[in-house]
Amino acid sequence: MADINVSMTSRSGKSESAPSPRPAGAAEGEPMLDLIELLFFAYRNFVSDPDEILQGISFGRAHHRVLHFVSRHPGMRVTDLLDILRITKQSLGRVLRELVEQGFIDSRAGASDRRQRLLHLTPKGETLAQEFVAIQSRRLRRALEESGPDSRELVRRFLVAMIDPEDRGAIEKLIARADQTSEARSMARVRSAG
Amino acid sequence: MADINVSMTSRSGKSESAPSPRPAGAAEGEPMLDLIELLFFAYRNFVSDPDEILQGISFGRAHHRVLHFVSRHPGMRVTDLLDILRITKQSLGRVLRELVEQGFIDSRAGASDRRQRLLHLTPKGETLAQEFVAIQSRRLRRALEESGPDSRELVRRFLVAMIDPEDRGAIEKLIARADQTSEARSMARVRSAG
DNA sequence: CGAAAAAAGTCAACATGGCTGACATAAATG
DNA sequence: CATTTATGTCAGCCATGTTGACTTTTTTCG
Repeated sequence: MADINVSMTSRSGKSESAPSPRPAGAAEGEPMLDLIELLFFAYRNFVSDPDEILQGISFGRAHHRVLHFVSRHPGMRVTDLLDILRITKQSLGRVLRELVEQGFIDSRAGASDRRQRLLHLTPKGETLAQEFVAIQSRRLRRALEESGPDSRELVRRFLVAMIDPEDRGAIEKLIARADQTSEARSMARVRSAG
Repeated sequence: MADINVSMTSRSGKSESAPSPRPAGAAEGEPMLDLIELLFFAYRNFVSDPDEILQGISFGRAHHRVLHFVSRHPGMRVTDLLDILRITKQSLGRVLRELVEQGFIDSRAGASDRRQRLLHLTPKGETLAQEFVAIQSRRLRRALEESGPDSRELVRRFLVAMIDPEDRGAIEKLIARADQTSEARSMARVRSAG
């Protein structure tokens, strides 16, 4: 971001030696201006990592999100995905169709309930999903290393606390369940390989 | 997010008591799956706060971003804004025109360089910008409180470290400069009030 | 001075990914 | 059997990003 030159016409460089570090927005509580902006820039960079990969295969962020959550929850239903992503069936339908057509996802009728379409990644889809996780994990690992040894747990708690309280339970369960199934999968790999 | 019911058809509830907490993605380094997802959900909630306000006045996120940065850098040029937002002149042009037309921003030719349009918020614009800051700051303050006493500095460092190294300098300067000018403004208020 | 560059704006066309509303079909459920 | 659920689809709209081409005004520099 080529050093911005905000011209301070009238308000000339009056460097009055800064008495209080932050004048504060009165009764409202301290304004978190720096964090608001850092979060904006950090998140932009965070999503730009997958964006570069996506460009090469003319997919967009919507495809990334779908691929990611299907990867994490193999066999999930379309409804589950809608619930996580909070978009409409029609919006999801578009990207899901493309992902299926191009062989990243396959969608099979449920065994017990044949109305359901259970979503799984193909090997091709799994490879791509893992690329996304790898590149974003790299950025996160680097950031945590630069933030000190115990930062991971604190950052995790901070992020959870940024989520609406009424959603936290469901989201933490969602993550825990995904971790469980991926563990089950690697156990299966161990069993079949060993 | 009404508790998602990921059906685990084949892979039945084999709760094998989880030996290692995270099986890890081999040579790639530990995958940060939980943080990737938490960041997604946290950021979505974070931007949903202003979204609600924006809906009432039929503006979008693009308007919010413009308003915010003009608020923080009064007198900035259009070019500066383009550089921060990293969008095209045409995209910016649309929302900027609406913001000016509806009396949130005013745009005056520069005194020294009359090609420039220096952007300032009107009182109406400043009120709205402060609403956005207030609501997002509230969420951040709450999250930091829940994360322990020293979390603010650590979170700040983490967010900086999440930004591409080559951009960090410019962004930190940008934030510092904005803090300076807002301080200068509150000094001015003190002088004129006292 | 005059040419080139910079700052801003504009027109037209297009892509992505949200949205609403209206339906259709198959399958499960009571 | 009537209803509900899960999924999908058509058509159209909106917000916000993109490219490319071009204009006007003003500054800068050889």
